[in-house]
Amino acid sequence: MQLELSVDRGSPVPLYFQLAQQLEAAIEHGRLTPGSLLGNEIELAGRLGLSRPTVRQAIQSLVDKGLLVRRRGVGTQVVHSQVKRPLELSSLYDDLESAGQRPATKVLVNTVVPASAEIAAALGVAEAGEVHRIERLRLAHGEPIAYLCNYLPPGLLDLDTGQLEATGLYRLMRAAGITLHSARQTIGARAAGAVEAERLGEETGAPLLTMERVTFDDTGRAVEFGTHIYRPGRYSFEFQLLVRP
Amino acid sequence: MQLELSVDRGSPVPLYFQLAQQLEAAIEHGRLTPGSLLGNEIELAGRLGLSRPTVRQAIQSLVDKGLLVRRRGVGTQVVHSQVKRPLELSSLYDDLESAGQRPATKVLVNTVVPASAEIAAALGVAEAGEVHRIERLRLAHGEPIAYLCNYLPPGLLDLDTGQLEATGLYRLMRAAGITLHSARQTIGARAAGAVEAERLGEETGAPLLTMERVTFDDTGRAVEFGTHIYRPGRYSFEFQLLVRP
DNA sequence: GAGTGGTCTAGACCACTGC
DNA sequence: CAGTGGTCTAGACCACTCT
Repeated sequence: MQLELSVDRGSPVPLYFQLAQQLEAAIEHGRLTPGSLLGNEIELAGRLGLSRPTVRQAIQSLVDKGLLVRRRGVGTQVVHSQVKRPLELSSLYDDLESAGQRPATKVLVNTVVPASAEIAAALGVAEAGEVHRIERLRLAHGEPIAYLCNYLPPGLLDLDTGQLEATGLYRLMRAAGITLHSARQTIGARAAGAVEAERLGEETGAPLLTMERVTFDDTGRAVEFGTHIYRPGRYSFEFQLLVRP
Repeated sequence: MQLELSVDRGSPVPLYFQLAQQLEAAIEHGRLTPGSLLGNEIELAGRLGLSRPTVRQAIQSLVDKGLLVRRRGVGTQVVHSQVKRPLELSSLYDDLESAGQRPATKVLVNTVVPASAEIAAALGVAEAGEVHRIERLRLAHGEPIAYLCNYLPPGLLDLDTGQLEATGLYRLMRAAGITLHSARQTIGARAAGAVEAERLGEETGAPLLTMERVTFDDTGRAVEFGTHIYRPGRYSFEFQLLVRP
């Protein structure tokens, strides 16, 4: 296991993070093969001129990502399985883009409406208070993929139709300084009604994949409530889960 | 913020874990209210007779769970939102049971078959090599909920039909000493074929929710490949996601 | 028994936030 | 400016695994 590792103490990047990046890259590029032992922490610390807690912090971050497994009395091993990307709070737009699908968005509605009881409860605003409502058709290669209906609390974000057509909602939120923290999602299926079928280019009664989501920022505010429907032949939810240790 | 905290140095439970448990319980029971500041780490360490790194480890574990948020220069706050259970590698059986749904299982098939190309690839075994195949109908309150088809590599587990009818597959695996590590899942939808429709008590062409999954243990072995179909009126996937920091 | 990770200490300096 | 979390050190002892 002759792995070249080094840290730059002049860098503003934390030492443990530099080490974690190098180890991750080594795993990614096959220089650290699955099942191989990483070598003990003390020796690694000595070789790099770091303290053991710092090395441990680097290793722990990769254990949390599911790339390494520690066994007391044995050592730290590279996981065999093909962990690619653990589940993230994903943006459909980004998913499509990174899959090379050339996403496009058609904004159908961008307005302010009074909140229904359900929406008020989800967003934690007063019933009949104003909320933003946006409806979008998401396309890939010109074909409709999904119909997205979202509600946002007032005053959170400037919802410019041009921006909504150029990128995803989550990216706009992050750009506005909102720190996304968690989301509650429900994924189901149902038959298409006549209107949705027509919008998505499906037959009435065709199966649709549905997703309902409330997203919270790091202060606990609900920042978005959405009900989305997807054409199941064109999209499915795919993700990697890690067992919480 | 007069919170009673104490640690037992005689206990085999790690100190950071004791502290984390007490803080979590305090949040759970409302003694630490959402948005309240936790008090700085140095003071907390002094009050408990612990070192700061130990206190930080406790706090960090709750940050990882999504219960706390740290802000540099500000402090550590209890998150407002209703984080209940973050996404786990869930067992349908356990989900139904904890929802009070009285799950039952009817084992339809429990046999050994040669692996098809797809199954061999998913499980990492030789094509046409032997694999276990089990087909189960999962019921709640006597109503069919899902049809589960699973493949397991040979020699991993004794698949006793009686046990399969009494509990879930994951629970049997854990009981056999298998440490589940990660899973790759795909959730989609499609129309019911005639056979599946009849098994689940739906009409042909009715929408079905589908899930395909490969589960890995901590050595990286694939331990299970499954294709499941669910009645969308009776079941949906619901989970809380945390944004990876 | 030798070697591993798991836990813990008592300090230190820095970067960021808010007043 | 004071106060916070973020990072880092150089040790220590313990629990577990393997031979």
